[in-house]
Amino acid sequence: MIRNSRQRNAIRDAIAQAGRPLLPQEIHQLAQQAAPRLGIATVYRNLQALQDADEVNQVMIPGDSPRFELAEQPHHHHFKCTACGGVTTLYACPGKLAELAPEGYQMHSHELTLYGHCEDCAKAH
Amino acid sequence: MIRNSRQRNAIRDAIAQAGRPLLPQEIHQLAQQAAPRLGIATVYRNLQALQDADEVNQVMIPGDSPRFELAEQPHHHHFKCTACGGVTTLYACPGKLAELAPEGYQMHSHELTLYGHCEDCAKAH
DNA sequence: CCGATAATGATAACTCATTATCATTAAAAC
DNA sequence: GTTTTAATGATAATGAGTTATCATTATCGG
Repeated sequence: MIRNSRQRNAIRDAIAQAGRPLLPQEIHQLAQQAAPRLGIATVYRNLQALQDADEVNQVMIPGDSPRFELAEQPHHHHFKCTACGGVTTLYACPGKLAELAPEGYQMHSHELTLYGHCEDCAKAH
Repeated sequence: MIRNSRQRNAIRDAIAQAGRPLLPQEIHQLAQQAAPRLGIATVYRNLQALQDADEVNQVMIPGDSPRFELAEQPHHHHFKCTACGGVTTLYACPGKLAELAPEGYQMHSHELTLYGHCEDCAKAH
């Protein structure tokens, strides 16, 4: 039987309020405001549970370990700042990507990541 | 002083002939045909050296460890088969991606990965 | 051919993210 | 409040990829 816990709620809220995909350690830090003694193992356990419940999705950025964002979002991509490392959600897509696949190949999905400087890091040039 | 070695040539040739990015262990296997006692440490050492010499580039596919391909190639992207795990080079790009970045952001580069079934795996459906 | 030393091969060591362990804590049904 | 047991926190263990170590081998200028 599944029970509620302050920790799981704190983890879910941290992901929901971020509006961008978070690393487990980012979730750990953010959720500690609502659940002070939160351990990193509990973060991983609940990320697994929230994925199984289709509440959160894994996001892979090339070269990075998995991040997590709310499920049930429209199709989108991500921008990774090469200065601060932060990831931003982009509600945009170039479209028509299946045409890029070679003859005989079947494209089912795609991942696009833009790299550069986020607004804050661009100002600080 | 830098010397030539059968092993380094075998590693460089394996990457050049593949025409697609290879994992270190794939390079290890392929290059063993020309350098039978090749050790995996030598593969890593030479990949580092070849990168420093701008002869090969690292390619990151989301969720995977680094692959290596020849440098000095035209702009391109990759297709990853979700059945066999193989990666194919795609000499195509949707273009106009800087427009997708939010106001104030500066895009410098991008990564696109298509997922689906390669020709062989599509046939075997 | 010789000598200096770059490069190699085998394997131990390391890194870092993630998972397992287990005693303790705390939901929630009664 | 009591009881059951799911969930937690602290930390050890794991695993995959990569790097370091060091004795041995092989390149190449002389």
